[in-house]
Amino acid sequence: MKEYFANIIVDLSTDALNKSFVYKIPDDLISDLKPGDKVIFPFGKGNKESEGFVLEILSLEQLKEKNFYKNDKYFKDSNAIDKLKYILRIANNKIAANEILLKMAIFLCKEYYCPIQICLNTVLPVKKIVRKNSRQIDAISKYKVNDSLKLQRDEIELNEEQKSIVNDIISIQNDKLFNEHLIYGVTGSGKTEVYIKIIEENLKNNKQVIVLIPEIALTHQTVIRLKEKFSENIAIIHSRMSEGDKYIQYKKCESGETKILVGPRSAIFAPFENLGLVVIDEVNDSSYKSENAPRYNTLDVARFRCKEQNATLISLSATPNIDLYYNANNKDNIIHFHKLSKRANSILPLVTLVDMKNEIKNGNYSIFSRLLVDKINDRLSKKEQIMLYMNRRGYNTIFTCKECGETYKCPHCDVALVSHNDGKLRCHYCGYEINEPMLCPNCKSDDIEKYGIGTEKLEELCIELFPNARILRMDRDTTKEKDGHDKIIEKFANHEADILIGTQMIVKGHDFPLVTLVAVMRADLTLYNESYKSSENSFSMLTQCVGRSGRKIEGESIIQGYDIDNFVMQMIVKQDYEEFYENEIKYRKKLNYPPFSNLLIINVSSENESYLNKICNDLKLFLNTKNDTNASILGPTKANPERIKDIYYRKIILKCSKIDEAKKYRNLSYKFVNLVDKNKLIKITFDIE
DNA sequence: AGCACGCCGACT
DNA sequence: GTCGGCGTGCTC
Repeated sequence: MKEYFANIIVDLSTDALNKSFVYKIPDDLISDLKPGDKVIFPFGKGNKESEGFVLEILSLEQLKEKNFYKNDKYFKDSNAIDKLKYILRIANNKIAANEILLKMAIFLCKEYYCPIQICLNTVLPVKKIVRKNSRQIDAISKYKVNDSLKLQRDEIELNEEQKSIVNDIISIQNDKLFNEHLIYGVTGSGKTEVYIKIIEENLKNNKQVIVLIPEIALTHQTVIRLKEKFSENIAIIHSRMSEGDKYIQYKKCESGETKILVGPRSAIFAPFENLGLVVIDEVNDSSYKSENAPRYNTLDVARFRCKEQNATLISLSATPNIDLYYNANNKDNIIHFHKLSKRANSILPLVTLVDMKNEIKNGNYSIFSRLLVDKINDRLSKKEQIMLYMNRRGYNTIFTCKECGETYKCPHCDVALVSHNDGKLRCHYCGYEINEPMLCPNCKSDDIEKYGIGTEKLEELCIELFPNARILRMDRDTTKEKDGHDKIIEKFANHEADILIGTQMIVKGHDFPLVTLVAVMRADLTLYNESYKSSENSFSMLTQCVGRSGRKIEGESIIQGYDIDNFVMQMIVKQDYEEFYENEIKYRKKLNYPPFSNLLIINVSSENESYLNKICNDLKLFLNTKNDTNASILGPTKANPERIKDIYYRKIILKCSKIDEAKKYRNLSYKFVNLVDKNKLIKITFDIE
């Protein structure tokens, strides 16, 4: 019988094992074994039974053609092949990667320069096979469809704009293999109805569908909408589910029983053999970018997968990423561009900017402008609902001693401590807390100035100003308990409160029909950070806030700030993404930022600040000597904040004209730092944009 | 990750 | 002369 060999990745994440190992396949396994399978084999001196993934299965001839066979010193020994060990068995309690998942793992590995073990584990968000428990119920069954709402929605017909987009996409889908679309539509323009129609079309052709959403918090409303249309034919997977629940959902997808999977970014790794469509809702949302290795971008992974499986890719947003919008409009229909310009059920809310400097000039030192107070009272009297968005949680956000000028900072992080209702000062990065001191810890003065308003103080002020209003607050502090998030949302949705105060988490996608006034208390706090994408991010953030108002009845928004002449603010008033885009793209072009260049962002960190500075400077000098493509090298600069949990962060940024250049400098940087940093005190990660 | 090998100090 | 510390390096 002909001998076969398996190239195996050991499932242990250490630098030293970031390579493959060759094993012999016993005769009785040859017919069953396939690439992606998890196997058990003797490993190391003690022949310890270890687990790993089969990368490829090779005949003797194929093995001898491999680069590793030619280069690895193990195979220099003429008896090497005889000395290979045998695989013991296939791991039968672990989930194997199928062909497409294996391809995606290899894509992640190459594209994001990440060890293959980690990539293999990333494409298998569900790993263990869990014994079927009779008491276990399908996680999807807790999402209850309201029949009268379903009937109401069934009766609504798509408008002409929606219909024409649906028809366009379906016709392109019919005569092309891989095809990609961007649907740009103002908030409330009925993007969901459009993709539901296209999903319906895919199900008719017996194709499977992945619907990606930014946050677990949005699962509920998305699943309900899909369930109204497609009854039980849906699965969900997200990180807060138990292993057993995840396994049930995974199995439903794998067997083909379910055709639609809804989930956050990891749902792009659904085990669908017959994928027809991937939908990425709110594509500009930052949660689609992974912050751990592999630091992948979901849109890029989805594009790779759809090309491999000849599927359709649809991204949707009211504020698309600038580079995506540019590519969809300038690269000859590689990405088909569609626009929804009309709000389906109502008109866009009116937006008013309020200059808080002007309020101070007129003797109003409150965080509420006079206009906002009037508007809130008006809405309260009409029994409508109000949302107040504040970017910071806590009570007072800054403590300064008037005597010595000391600001209370976290001893472990480069950020100010924030006071809370319970008399504690807390660090919002590491959780450090102390009792609020009566005297300055530096000079013992009692003349301490407290300022900076967070959601807790805002709530207190709100109670004083509107004593008859029922007020809810939603931030990380009020949603700690399990389902805390859902409880507050449900209360507000049931009109058990008039005013909802909260941080980011109140604005993402929620649909409250009775909200007719949304206020951004301090829009300028959202505005500036050091990234070239800061305008894009704040424009999209503010658009989402404004879009919460007037979902059914006419609504309005008030945006308060100290810097209302800023271009982003002006465009928010006009609610004109396209004009914002035109301005932003000019700025990107002028300063050679993406989409006109490829940025390599090198993140370097260490506990030892002076050593970190030295390594960063050395790395920059090294890159200067290797810079044969005239890339501009910026930095090293301090990250913001520059220290978290006693670890210091620095960045070096390279502007490259080609993506391959960026990858080349990335690989060189990695090797350089690994060589120089013998004691492993440095951590280095990369992003390519 | 484990395990063995190996080169130095404290002990029977 | 030997037991054991954990630094270094390898595992098909």
